[in-house]
Order: sequence, then structure tokens, then C-alpha cells
Amino acid sequence: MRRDKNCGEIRETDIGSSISIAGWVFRRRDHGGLIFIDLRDRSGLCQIVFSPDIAGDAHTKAHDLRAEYVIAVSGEIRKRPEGTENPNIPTGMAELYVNKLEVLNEASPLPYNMEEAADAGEALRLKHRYLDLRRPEMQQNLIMRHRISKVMRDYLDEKGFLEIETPMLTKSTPEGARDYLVPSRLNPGHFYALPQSPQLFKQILMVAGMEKYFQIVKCFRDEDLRADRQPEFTQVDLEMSFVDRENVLSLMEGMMKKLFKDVMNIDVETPFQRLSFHESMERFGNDKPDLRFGLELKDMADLALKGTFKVFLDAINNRGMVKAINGKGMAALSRKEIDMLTAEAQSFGAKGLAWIKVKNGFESPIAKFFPEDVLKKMAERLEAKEGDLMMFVADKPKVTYDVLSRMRLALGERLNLIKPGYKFAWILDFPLLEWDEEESRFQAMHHPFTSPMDDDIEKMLSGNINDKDMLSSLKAKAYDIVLNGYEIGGGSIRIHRQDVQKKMFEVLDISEEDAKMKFGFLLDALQYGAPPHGGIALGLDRLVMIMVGATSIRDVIAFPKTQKAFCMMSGAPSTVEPKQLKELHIKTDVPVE
RNA sequence: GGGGUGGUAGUUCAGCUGGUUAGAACGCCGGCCUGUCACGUCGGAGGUCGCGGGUUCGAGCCCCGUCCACCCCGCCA
Repeated sequence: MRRDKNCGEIRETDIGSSISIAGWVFRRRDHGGLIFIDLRDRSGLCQIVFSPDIAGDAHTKAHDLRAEYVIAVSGEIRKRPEGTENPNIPTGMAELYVNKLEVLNEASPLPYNMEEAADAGEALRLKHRYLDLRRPEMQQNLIMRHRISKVMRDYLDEKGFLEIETPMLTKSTPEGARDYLVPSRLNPGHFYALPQSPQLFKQILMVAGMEKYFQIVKCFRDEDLRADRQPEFTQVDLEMSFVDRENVLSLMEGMMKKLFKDVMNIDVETPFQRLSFHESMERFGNDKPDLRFGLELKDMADLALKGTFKVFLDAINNRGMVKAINGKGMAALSRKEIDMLTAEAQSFGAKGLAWIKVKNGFESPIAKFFPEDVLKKMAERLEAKEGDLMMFVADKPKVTYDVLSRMRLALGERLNLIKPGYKFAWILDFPLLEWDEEESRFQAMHHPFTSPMDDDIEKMLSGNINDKDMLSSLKAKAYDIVLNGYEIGGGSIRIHRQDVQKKMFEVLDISEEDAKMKFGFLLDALQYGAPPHGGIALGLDRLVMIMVGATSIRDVIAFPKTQKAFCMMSGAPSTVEPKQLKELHIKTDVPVE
């Protein structure tokens, strides 16, 4: 079998030459006399023509061709007759006149129309993933993913990083996400866990003097799925020695700059905008702000105090806050439409939504609670002009931030405020610790190996572990990288001093014994000359998703799972033979109907 | 675990207030067609209305349960 060229590469310059190509039958237009076939391979489409005058034999056989038959053809490339060129495709000036047709494989009628696959049920696409992946859009996604990985791999290689593999069969880590477990046949009753990330191993590689490590690696978390979360996903994981925060940030900025230039020919602005965690919460209500549009949250507590609206005053008196956003041009909304907005806010957890229309003065059920000059100051702060709608949420900080950040995103979309492009940000100065109400103890916001800020180390070492205010004020050398409202990665400078690590466990109320059991091998390693080190992990799936403009990471993963973590194609997970369970000393305890 | 949307022909969908034989388009099968590119044209086949139960003289439509897919909350250090 010969294959001289790819379908999508046929050009005018090929006219006159005799060549062979192969691919899948995409569309056929059978005129009885002439038969036109759009032949498709990974590179694209080209039209081939069967004529009874050229090769009666091939023409007769071509009547039986159907969608997705795999064929090889040879013949002459000819210029298309005047007026029949197709300017919509790159191969549209020429066509191949077939004199020999070889049917390499037939195809059953398809379970769904591939051309309208975007509308097909996703279950169907996932079941017949090999067909879904044949679609040019999906092939483009995976080609992009390949190129993205390659650029990052090359970049890190140039910067002196070594790609080192870490174990997939590893030790369960009790904190964090639920583990996927693998039973050990040779050690009855014992289990490996699939890694949630190579965190401990990459730090050990630093102790081992590898200095710069990276890996493009699968990670596993047994938690519920979302459009941007799969049970197995890919991280671009890296760690470096003798660095501080700035080294990691500028390394990543360089990587993103090169990535977007090489893959998409887009110039990304560096350095990235930096926001403290606190500032991000204040201005956007979350720690992964979409910076492609404004609609920022403004604090209204001081102005609220100058009025007599009880809801606002109560919120402030109960350690809450009053914040607002401004809906441009939304004063035109009817009472009914505003009621629907309120219902939306309530579905996000708010008790209600207070609003003031800027329309012939101020129009609102709550306007009467505020003097005119206060209303004017509110409008001024929100930059609200005639025709705008100011929306207020008053509640505990968590609820206020959450509701308004989601209102902001919903309105940003509805009002078409989101500008195209790619807006990166670093979120910095995270709190080191987070108070867990349920367990009534502190938890590490990032993970227990994250270093406090230099200034905070002494504060922590010398402080009392029951001093809740002091501990809450500690900041971490942690950083998240955010792109268009998605957290695409995060990392930190790690603790390399034994005394600091020991204190950290004390603060987290993890006993020495517990720590030893959970992370013993890392703690051992830290005793033998650990260099200062830090790193970051990028979520490759999310990054690729954003870059190709997909709305789910399923569209950039070759074989993803459904929301119930089921593989529609292979049928995993499944029951296994009793023999297999017996070998593993496992008895199942599943309720039967 | 919770909230929402959807499930009718191979596919995408329509199906009114519960009422005769459940429709359309695409696809499929057969015929015609020498410049199409979503080719055209004539004809034909194709249905466990997701599944189970209930209400009713009568259920695709109403009620209860259940399964699957998707979106979201919880969860994801």
C-alpha cells in the first residue's frame, strides 16, 4: 500500500501528478454518473472523483462506499473545472481523479451523525469515543494538547529540569482528598494508594539533590466530578532547590509566555498581575478572579451605617459585611426580572438582594432608609450612572463573597462584559492556616509542608499554639496561578527546617506519632540536609481546555469518565471474578436488593 | 448526600387540556441522476415513548419509585 500525501495537503502545485492517498469516507455525493467523495484523514479533507470514463471498475465499486469506510485510492490530481472550485477548504482548487480504489475496511452504519456530533448526547459520544475522536474538532484538541505538553517539556528541559517518574503505587495520605486504593496481594489487608499528586516524592527528590525536577503525570482523587474535574487528571508538576517565591513565579511566567507564543502566537503580558488573597476576595469575592471584565465588588459598610436599613445594620453588627456590585444599564429591568435576580442570589445562599435603581434619582424599596447624599456616595463608589442598578448583599463574609462573586460571573456573561483574551493572575499571601469549625482545629490551607512567610516564622515558633488570632494572621509562601477565572495551578515554598516543620504539626494538632505514620519518610529525609525548595503544579487539562476554548475538560481528554466516574466505553469500573477477590483477601459488603 | 435540566425511530427533536393508527428532519434500504461539495429526486423499512409500579373507561402526557447523562452545591489539604 502506498500513501504519498495526506488528504489535507493536496494543493494546486500537485496538479498533474499521480499519487495515492488513504483515509475515511466523510461525505459522498453519488450522481449515478460522477461520484464525489470527501476523503478525510487527520490532516483534513480532499475531494476525490470517480468517473465511469476514467475507471469503470472503480466507479462501480464506489457506489457501495458508505460513511467512514476506510479506503486507499490512487489517480491523477487535476485542477477543478472552472466554477467548481471550493474556496472554503484549502484543498478546494484540486481534486483526485481515481483510477484505482481499494476498500481497506467497511464500516457499519454509524450510531450517530458525526457531523452533528456536537449536538449528540454526551453519553453516546463517550460510548463510541473512537468516532467522537475522529471528528476534526476533537483531533484539533488532542493535537493542541500534545503541542502544549511538548512546549512545556522543552522549556523545562532548557531550564535544566530533569523529568523523573514517581511511583503510582504509593502510600495513602489521610489528609486531603479521598484516595483510590489498590489492594496488595503479597501483603494481605494492605493497600497502596494512587497518588493525589507526587508532592512528597518531589520534595524527597530535592533532598536527594536532583535540584530541578518536573513530571507530566497522572494524579488521582476520588471526589465528585465537575465539568473541570475528573478522577484522573494530569499535572505538570515541578520542584526546584535553592529558590524562593520569585524564582518560581518568573519561571512560570516565562513558560506561559513561550507556551502562548509558540502554540497560539499570542503575546502574553508579563509579569502577571498580582493580587493578595485578601484583595482578590475584596474585589472579586473569590480567589480565582476572572480579570477579563470589571463589575468589581465594593464595600458599603461605612455608608450602610449612615442609614437605618435594619438588614444592613444587623449584618454589620453580626460580624458581617455589606458589599455591592453595579449592573450597567440594568435599571430597565422590570420588578419581575429583579425578583428573578433575587431568586438567583438566594439560590447562591443569600437571604435576599437589596437593590437601588439609578433612574430619575434613586428608585428602590430601601432608598427611604438613606439620606440623599449617602445614596449619591453609594452611586459614586460603584460608578453607577443613570440607568444602572446597584445590587447589595449583606451577610456573613463567606456568604457575601460567595453570592456576589457568582452574581458577578453570571452578570458578566449576561451583559456580555467578558472580553476575549487571556488574563493571568497570581494570587499571593494566602493565610497559612484555616480554622475548621467542625473539627475545631486549624488545617493547612495549602498543605502542611508550606512555609510561612519569613517574617511569620519567628512569630509562629515563639507563639502560643492556642493563640488563634496570631495563628490566623500567619501568611504562607503559597501561590496560585489563575487564568480567566480558573485556578490552573498552585504551589508553595516548602518548609525545609525541622524545627519549623515540627511546630507546624503542633499547630495542626498532628501528634509526632501521627506525623511519623503519615509522612515519616519525608520527615526522615528532612533530617539529612534538605535544601530550601519549592515548586508548583499546573492542571494540564484545565489549561488545555481554556486554550482550545472548550467548556469541559472531557473535551481535551481522550477517554474521560462520566459524572459517576464511569467509563461509557470500557465499562469500568466493573465487578471482578470471585477468584480475584479471594487472592486479594477481599470480601465485598454491598447491600443487595 | 442535596438541588436543577434532560431521556419519544439509528440520531436530533416535535407531540396541545389525558382521547382514533405516535410525527418531522437527518441517517438507513431500493430506484433514477456526469460537476457536486449539507448534491438532488422518487419510493420503502424503522418505536419496549429509559425502567418498574399506580391513578383512569383510556397514559408518551398525571402521581410514586428507580436508572442513566449533563450542570451546580456539599466534597476536591
